Amino acid sequence: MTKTPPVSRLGYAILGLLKDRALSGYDVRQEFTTSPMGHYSDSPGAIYPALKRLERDGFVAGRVEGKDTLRPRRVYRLTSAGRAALAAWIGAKPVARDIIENTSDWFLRLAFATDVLSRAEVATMLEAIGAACKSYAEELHALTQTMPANQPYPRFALNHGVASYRATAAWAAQCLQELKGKSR
Amino acid sequence: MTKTPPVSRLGYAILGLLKDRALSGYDVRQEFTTSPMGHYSDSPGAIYPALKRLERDGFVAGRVEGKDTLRPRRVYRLTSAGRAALAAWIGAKPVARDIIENTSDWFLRLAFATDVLSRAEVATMLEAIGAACKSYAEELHALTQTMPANQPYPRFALNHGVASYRATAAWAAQCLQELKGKSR
DNA sequence: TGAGACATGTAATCGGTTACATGATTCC
DNA sequence: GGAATCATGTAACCGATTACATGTCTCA
Repeated sequence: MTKTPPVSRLGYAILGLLKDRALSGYDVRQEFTTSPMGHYSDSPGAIYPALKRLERDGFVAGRVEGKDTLRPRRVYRLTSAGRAALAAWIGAKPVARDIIENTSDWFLRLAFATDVLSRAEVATMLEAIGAACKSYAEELHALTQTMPANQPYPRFALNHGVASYRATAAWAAQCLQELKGKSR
Repeated sequence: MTKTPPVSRLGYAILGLLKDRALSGYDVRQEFTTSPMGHYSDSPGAIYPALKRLERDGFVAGRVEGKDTLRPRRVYRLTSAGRAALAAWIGAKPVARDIIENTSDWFLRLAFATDVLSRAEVATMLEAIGAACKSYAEELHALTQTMPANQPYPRFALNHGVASYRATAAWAAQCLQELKGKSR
């Protein structure tokens, strides 16, 4: 099997946006500036090169729309290879370590999971995220206990980690509940 | 006034570690790999060049300890310029936009605030973080209401943002309370 | 007619990742 | 003697930031 070229985080975000509609570089840029989904670069210096790389590697295909008009747009759509790469990324096995280290990636995966993952697979992902965050939160919490009481600020900072991971665990549980409520 | 050379996020993290002790590149690396404070690069390829830049720009000074021994260590300490740059960064005005876009920077600032910011300044920072996160959480929450009910996953992802910012706001409030409890 | 949105790019630079490279010390 | 840890770096690559550059269309 030929190894597929690497795709950056921004690359996957773009592939995800292209999942169910064709977009120009400008559109992608708009999407990133206006939508709250993980603030990615809103600069053309990041997006246009990223699209070029994706095209070079065969994940997207660009086509000029309105060649005859004075304002042509280069519109990109996913190729089958792109769709496969995106699906493989979205469906990656949720490993605790990776969830903690690249948390935001997993929300991006979830956001793009529609029509890519089965409900059961999404549930598995949510369970893994919840478990990883819960256990890591307790790990951090244990650390706070060993910190000197006379210097509260570092402990505050660490406490934020605890609160944050706990909140994510609670969120995952709530999503799971909603998911199960719909299953019927 | 001469403009000070720019310092990267990793640069500030290193300056913060050097705030009250001298460390070698190896020590810094250890600190990043073992401590949970914002997982920075654990690779020598990031840390040694970063230290070199900081030294080149006059923020830290390296001195070889144990020149005579077979295992000398290059130990770095803050210069006064480095201390000033760190203090300026830690004491930056908390602007809502920046808090939302670079949230983790503010926890790093807080972690290093001991002996740099007054209690009042820390309180101001915490209040700003709380307010920014609370208002942004509600902004995101409003967006979730406009999302199609038949595609829950993107909404789940957005909901995580809501939960996360709310948790941070609650954390800030709790820190403030603890801070005030101590003030007497 | 001027502002602002539409639309696409390039160039310089910088910093982080990955992998490579070296050698001493300590402990089993 | 070998593995793990101590300790310091370099080189190639890649991708993001910043700033620059260009021109059109629309609407007030």
